[in-house]
Amino acid sequence: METGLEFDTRSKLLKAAVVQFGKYGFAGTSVRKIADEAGVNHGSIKYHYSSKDELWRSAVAYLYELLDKTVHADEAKWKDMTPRERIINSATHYIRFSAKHPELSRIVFFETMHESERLDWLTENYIRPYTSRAIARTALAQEEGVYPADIPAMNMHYINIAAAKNIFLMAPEIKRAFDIDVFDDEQIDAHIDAVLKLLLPPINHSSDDALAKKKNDLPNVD
Amino acid sequence: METGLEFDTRSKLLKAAVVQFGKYGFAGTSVRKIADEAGVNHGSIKYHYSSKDELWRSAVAYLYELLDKTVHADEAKWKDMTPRERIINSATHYIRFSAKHPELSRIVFFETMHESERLDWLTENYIRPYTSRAIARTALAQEEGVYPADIPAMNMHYINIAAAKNIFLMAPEIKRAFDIDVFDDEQIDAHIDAVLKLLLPPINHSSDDALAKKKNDLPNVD
DNA sequence: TCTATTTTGATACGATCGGATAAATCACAT
DNA sequence: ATGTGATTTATCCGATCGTATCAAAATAGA
Repeated sequence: METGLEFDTRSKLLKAAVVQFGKYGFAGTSVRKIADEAGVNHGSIKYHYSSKDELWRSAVAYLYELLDKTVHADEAKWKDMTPRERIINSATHYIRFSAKHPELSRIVFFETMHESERLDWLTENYIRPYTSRAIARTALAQEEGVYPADIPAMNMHYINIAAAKNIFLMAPEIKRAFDIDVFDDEQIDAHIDAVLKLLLPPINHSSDDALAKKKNDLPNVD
Repeated sequence: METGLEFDTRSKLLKAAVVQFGKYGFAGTSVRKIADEAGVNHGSIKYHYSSKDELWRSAVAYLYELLDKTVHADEAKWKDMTPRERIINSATHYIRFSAKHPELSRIVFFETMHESERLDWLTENYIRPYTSRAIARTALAQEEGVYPADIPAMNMHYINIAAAKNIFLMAPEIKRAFDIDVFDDEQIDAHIDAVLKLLLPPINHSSDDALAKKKNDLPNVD
């Protein structure tokens, strides 16, 4: 898998940091382990990134850039879509990203559990702006009749993103308890299908065929 | 708030462990910090619990017992309920528990992110049996027409629990970004309402009043 | 009140942590 | 080929980690 992070020491460190922070969180990850996984001397971290904190911030920034590019991949086509199609498009992109890079949600989760300067930074630079826009879009979709209107937009939003990514966050548990790999392509597709069916009420003026037809145009993130 | 854990050193340690492990996970929590929060000497942990690992397991067991008691509080009345009422009843109990003791979900999340002996123990003793039963109940509810039937029960289940508890897991983030305390009673009620509206399709043979009426009988966990 | 047992407190240990330092090595222009 | 700045490596430091030890203190039963 090409990620553009295989070349120099700095990139190898960033890649290893994403993996380690995504598995063990900030406190559970040691810079020595990151350096080992990257195959470099641990002193290099101090050189390329001034501290463990800076490396963590760089990993978060890298993942958020990926998320941004992924979710907005079809932005140019949005103007030709109905509101419902836009929701389906971005939800599908979001779920595929959650499957491909569960590290971002995991890193955010680790920090969201308690107060810290990292959570300050995370909230100010990413969570607040991203979530504000997402909730605004949710509210708009409610006005447009895509989502149910009798639910607070904030609850709707947090239910949506939880439904989308939870199964990938808990992948090790599901693998262990039921021997199911939720990262398999069929599983990802099944999950996209399940989320859309559950959270998007059926279109009232036409049959299910309309939704089924749209689904063939769903984006693929690779 | 009475929890029955305020009395002796052992109980104070367990209570502090629940809080600390719930905030910082196993790796992020030091036994010295737990002892400080409990107001006892950190050597006492070795005496009452043989190790940090044992203390963690005790905290998990304590929380799962609480969950079990909470979710099955109305079990005796289940035989007089319709399938839909049973789902509403247990979902409501589950959401109230998630709001009252977010530590359990958080501790499980911390461990679910990576492989470990603690995850082995957790899966074998709690996650697998609990989740198996929950998925079986979900499948049954699908057969009974309470949940949509065209979604795999596993996806349905993980979407359900994610929708129910995610907002409480991310409470610090929501507080920080939007100054909303999701643990307020109104917020909890609003969230229960939102989850039930979103994930339980409307009853086809009657109006919404039937659902609204049932809601007055919803259980309260205190 | 004496004694046996339980519980707590003070301290020490080896390991590992993040970070700092300086020497060694490398890439590359002149 | 040589010098120079960029990068890597090898160590070291103080702090903190989990845990072990053992005496002091508290407690309970006779």
